[in-house]
Amino acid sequence: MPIIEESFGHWIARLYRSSQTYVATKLAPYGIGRGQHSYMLLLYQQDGITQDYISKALYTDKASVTRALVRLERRGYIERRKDTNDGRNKSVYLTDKARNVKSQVLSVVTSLTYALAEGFSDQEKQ
Amino acid sequence: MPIIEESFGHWIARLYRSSQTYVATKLAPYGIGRGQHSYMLLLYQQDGITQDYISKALYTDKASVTRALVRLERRGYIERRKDTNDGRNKSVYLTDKARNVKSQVLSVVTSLTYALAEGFSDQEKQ
DNA sequence: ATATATTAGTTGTCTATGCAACTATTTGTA
DNA sequence: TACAAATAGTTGCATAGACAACTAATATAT
Repeated sequence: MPIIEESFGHWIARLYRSSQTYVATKLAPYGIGRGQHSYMLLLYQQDGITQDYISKALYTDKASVTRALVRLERRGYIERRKDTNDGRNKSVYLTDKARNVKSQVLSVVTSLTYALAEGFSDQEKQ
Repeated sequence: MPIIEESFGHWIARLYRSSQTYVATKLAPYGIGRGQHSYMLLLYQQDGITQDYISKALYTDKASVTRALVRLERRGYIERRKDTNDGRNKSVYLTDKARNVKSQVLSVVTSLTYALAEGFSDQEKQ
């Protein structure tokens, strides 16, 4: 009977949207959009990677990658430089400004993961 | 070390985006957008509910509800009628066109739920 | 009974993201 | 070597969704 409740896709969508709202609120003071924290995360882990690498690592369309990085660059969190050995590539580097907010960004992700994990245990029991 | 992989939010985002793509592809032939199938689902379950009810049931902003329903209405899948007893409400009714594609829409949701459930067992083991 | 508050819906503006078409660069082949 | 194919990135266009400000209608309180 309750078709919606049994739709896994619906739960995913709800979790996704509420996560986005959560991240947006927490990162707003830094001028980091909700869609950009994944890029920061990946770069904290591995600096100097190409956009194409990022696109594959995050399973995100390369057009979206370009746009997210342009925003981060405008906000001063990253720099993008065309590779000298292969002019097709642009490598992405964190700035000091990004390194200075590392612990704050990570704490948002950690708290979100924690909150989601809790919610999940509950649902899983249903 | 692999910060990204441990971010639950990142997994939710990936699942959400791939689900959206899946649903979009499957429902494209019917002219039903990926964001609209939840509304169909809810209405198959309960016809004649108000937009406000839908907004709360789907945990979705009422502005988004309006827009999704306008699209479904333009495609001929629903009708919206102002309530006679309370002029603030608009109740939403499925059309025959919607009832005719019920099994197809439900099968998309079922197959998605199935696919996601599979993926989840895998991940959960990590 | 009228003024105020609440509620339902709409519209404006913004971010995020996908696909397709395009450019620039490099690689591979005839 | 020159031309074709592949690769990386950008831009155009579309959908989806959030928040805030607004309108219209009903309910509440004075």
